[in-house]
Amino acid sequence: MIKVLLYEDNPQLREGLTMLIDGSEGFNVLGAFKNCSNIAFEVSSYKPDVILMDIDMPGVNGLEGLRIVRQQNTDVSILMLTVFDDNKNIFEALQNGANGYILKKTPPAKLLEYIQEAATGGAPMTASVAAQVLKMFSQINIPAGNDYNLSEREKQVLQLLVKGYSYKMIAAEMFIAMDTVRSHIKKIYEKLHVNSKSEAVAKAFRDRIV
Amino acid sequence: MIKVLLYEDNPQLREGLTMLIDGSEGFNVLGAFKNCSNIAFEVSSYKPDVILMDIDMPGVNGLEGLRIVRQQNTDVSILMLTVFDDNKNIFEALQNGANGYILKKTPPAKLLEYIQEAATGGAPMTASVAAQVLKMFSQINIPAGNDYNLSEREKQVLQLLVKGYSYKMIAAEMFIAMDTVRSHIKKIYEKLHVNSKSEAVAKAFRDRIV
DNA sequence: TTCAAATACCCCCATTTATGTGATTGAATA
DNA sequence: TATTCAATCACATAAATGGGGGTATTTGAA
Repeated sequence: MIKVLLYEDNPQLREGLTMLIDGSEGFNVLGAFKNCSNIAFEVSSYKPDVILMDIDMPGVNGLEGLRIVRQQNTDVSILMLTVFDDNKNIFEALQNGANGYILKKTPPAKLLEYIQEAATGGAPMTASVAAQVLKMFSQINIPAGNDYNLSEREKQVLQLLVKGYSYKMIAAEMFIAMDTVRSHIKKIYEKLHVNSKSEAVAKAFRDRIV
Repeated sequence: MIKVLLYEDNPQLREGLTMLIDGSEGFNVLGAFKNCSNIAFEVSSYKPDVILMDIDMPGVNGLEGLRIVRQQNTDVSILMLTVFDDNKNIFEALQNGANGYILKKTPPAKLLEYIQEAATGGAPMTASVAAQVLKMFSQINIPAGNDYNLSEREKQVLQLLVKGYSYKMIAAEMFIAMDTVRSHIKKIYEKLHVNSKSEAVAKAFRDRIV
C-alpha cells in the first residue's frame, strides 16, 4: 500500500486526485492540503511514501514545501506536479531534491504508474521535462576534451590553486621549489590565457578542468 | 516512418534488435554496425532520425561515437543503450548530448516506445537512470538558501572577483575607493570562512553564489 | 640523432594582496 | 533615543603574486 500526501490548491483537482488515487488498488491518500504551511508537521505525523506536490499554490508554495521537507526528511519521494514545464522551476525543483516532475495533463493511468515508480525509487518525468533536463546537462557542457593541453604537473598545480593554496603551500605539497611552482603557474596562465590566480580558478571551474 | 541506425558489437543482439525494430510497423533500420569507426560518414549518408548506440564496443566506442556525431550533427536523436547504469557513463553521455539512456534489459515493446519518444523530441530514460540523473542534480546542490548572508554590495564585489578583477579594477568598476573594496573583501572572507581571493572564487563557484 | 616539451630550478622587482587598526556616515531597528 | 550595521574611506606593513629574464635534465617523438 503506497501512502500518499497531496498538496494542491485547486479544490476540484484536489478532490479529483484524491478520489482517483485513493480509489485505486494499492494506493492510500492520507491527506490532501491546499498549501504547504503545515507540511513539516504533516509529513512527520503521516509519514507518507510519496508526496504529490503542486508548485503554484498561494501561501507556502510547492518549491518552499519541497525545501522544508528535504531539510528534515530525505526519505519520502516527492513528485512535483505542475501545469507548465518551464525550465526555471524544473531546475529549482530538481536541485532541491524532487524525485520527479510531471505535468498535470498526465492521464490518470499514467499518473498512478508514476506514483508507483516514485515509491520504488524511480524518477518519473514527463517526456518534455526529461528532454529539458537533458538539455540542461549538455548546456553545462565540457568544451569536449578541452583541458588546454595542461601537462600532468600543471594540472596538479591548478588543482591546488583551486583549493586556495599559496605558492609556498603548493611547493611544500608537491616537494618542489617555490620557483618551480611559479614557473608552472606561468605556463598555466599562458595556456589558459589568464593572468591571475582567481581567473585561473574560475576557468578551472567553468571548463571542468577540476 | 522512423529511420534508425544501430551500433552494437554483439552480433546476436545486433541481429535481434534489427529484426525487432525493422519488423515493427513504422520503423526502418537503415543499417547496423559493430562499432563507430565510420559513424560520421554513415550518419551523413543515411540521415537517420534515431541512433541506438551501445556504449561498450571495441574500436570506436559509443561515447566517442556520440561525440563525433554531435560535432557535426545536432539534429539526430541519440539513444544510449547499455547493460550497466553506472554513474560515470550516464553523466558523460548526457554531457555530450545524448537524448536518452536506456538499459538493454528493457523489454522489446518498451524499447520501441522509447525510440518513438526519442524521435519526437522526448528523452526516454530507464527509471533507474532517471533516478541517478536527478541525484546528480541534487548533488551539485546549493546548500539551500545559503548565500552566506552576503550583502548586495558584497555579492557584487564577489562577482567581480570571480571575473578576475583586481582590487583596483573593482574600485573603478564600482566607483568606490580601493580601501572600501578591501574592507568589503575582508567582510566576504569572514563570511565565507576563507582568506584568499582564489578560495573565495572557488567557493563562489561551488556554492553557486555566482 | 636532434629537437621540442615537460620538468625543475634561479634571480630581480614592481604590484597586489592580506591583515590590522582605525574613523565617519546614514539607515534601520530595538 | 540609543544602538547596530552596512558602506564608505584611511594608513601602515608584511607577505604573496605576476612578469621578466635565465639554465639544466630528462624524455619521447620525429
